[in-house]
Amino acid sequence: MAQLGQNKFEISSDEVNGPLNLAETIVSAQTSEPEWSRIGEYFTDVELLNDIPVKYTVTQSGTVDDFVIKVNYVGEKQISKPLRAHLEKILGLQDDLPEFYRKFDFAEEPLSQTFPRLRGLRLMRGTNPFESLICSILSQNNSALLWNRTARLLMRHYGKKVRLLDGSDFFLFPKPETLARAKVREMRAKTSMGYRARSVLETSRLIAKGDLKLDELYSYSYEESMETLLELYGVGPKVADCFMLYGLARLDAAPVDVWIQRIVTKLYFKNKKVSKTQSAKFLRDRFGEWAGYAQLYLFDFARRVAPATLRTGKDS
DNA sequence: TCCCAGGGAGGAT
DNA sequence: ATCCTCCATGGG
Repeated sequence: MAQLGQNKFEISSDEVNGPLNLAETIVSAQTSEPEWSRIGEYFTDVELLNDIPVKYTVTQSGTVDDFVIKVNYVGEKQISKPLRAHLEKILGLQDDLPEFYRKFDFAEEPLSQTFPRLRGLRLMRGTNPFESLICSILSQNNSALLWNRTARLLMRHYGKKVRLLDGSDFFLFPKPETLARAKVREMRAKTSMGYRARSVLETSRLIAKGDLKLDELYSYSYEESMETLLELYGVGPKVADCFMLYGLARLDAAPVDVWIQRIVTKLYFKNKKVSKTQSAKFLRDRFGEWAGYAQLYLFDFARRVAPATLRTGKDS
């Protein structure tokens, strides 16, 4: 079923810094932006490249160590270069995973037990800081299923509708200025985001007014960035760390949610009670520039591999 | 029905 | 500083 403007290219394992598990990377429900749509082993998303909305589908064949990423996209041929660069960036294909494994793959390091099952899992980055921040806010006290749905509804009701080259429509994530004009009651009704509407609106208004420039946070230290983000209504330590990690690609940020709290308590503190603040500091101190990756592996392991032994009340 | 979801604000200890 | 309660909404 050849379509107008359908093109393709490949990324092979010798262009990637170490192993890749594409499906695990995309499906791991990382907070940042709505999850890509999935059909079998094919993952689809839309991204603005050179101001043109491009719909692309990626799939991995081969093994986690010897593979080819096949990329199909609907767009002009010349877009393949920026699209390749885009994928390389958001999938973290140049992150030095072999170095990560070398540093922490020894018996006394509990993190190492996550490596066999999660080998090739990479840390996805967001593409739009504002979108990442809003999605991080939506994720608070919420399930991945629900905040993803809410984000999609935000796009549908407040985002600009664009026509893709294959004739289908897509709604971009709304701009701060658009959300800044919305009303709490109306936004709640349309998106089911509940009490988080106030946080979304206040943050959007601050950014729309120019009182908060997300791009400037790139040049801040971790502490400065954290301090600035905590001033936002609805943004606490976990949301701030999520945004810094996924939205700003600060790999030294390690958000501590209930799952990280459970598994860190179990693996590193012999189930002794520690606060989330202590856990966050522990992860940053122990893993340094790899704290974000350590968090990712612990989270995915806790939630997807061994959830039953970590649920509240269970002890093993 | 109740409990939980990648928490945080506001208030009381 | 740490602990408590409440906060909308929908899934299991």
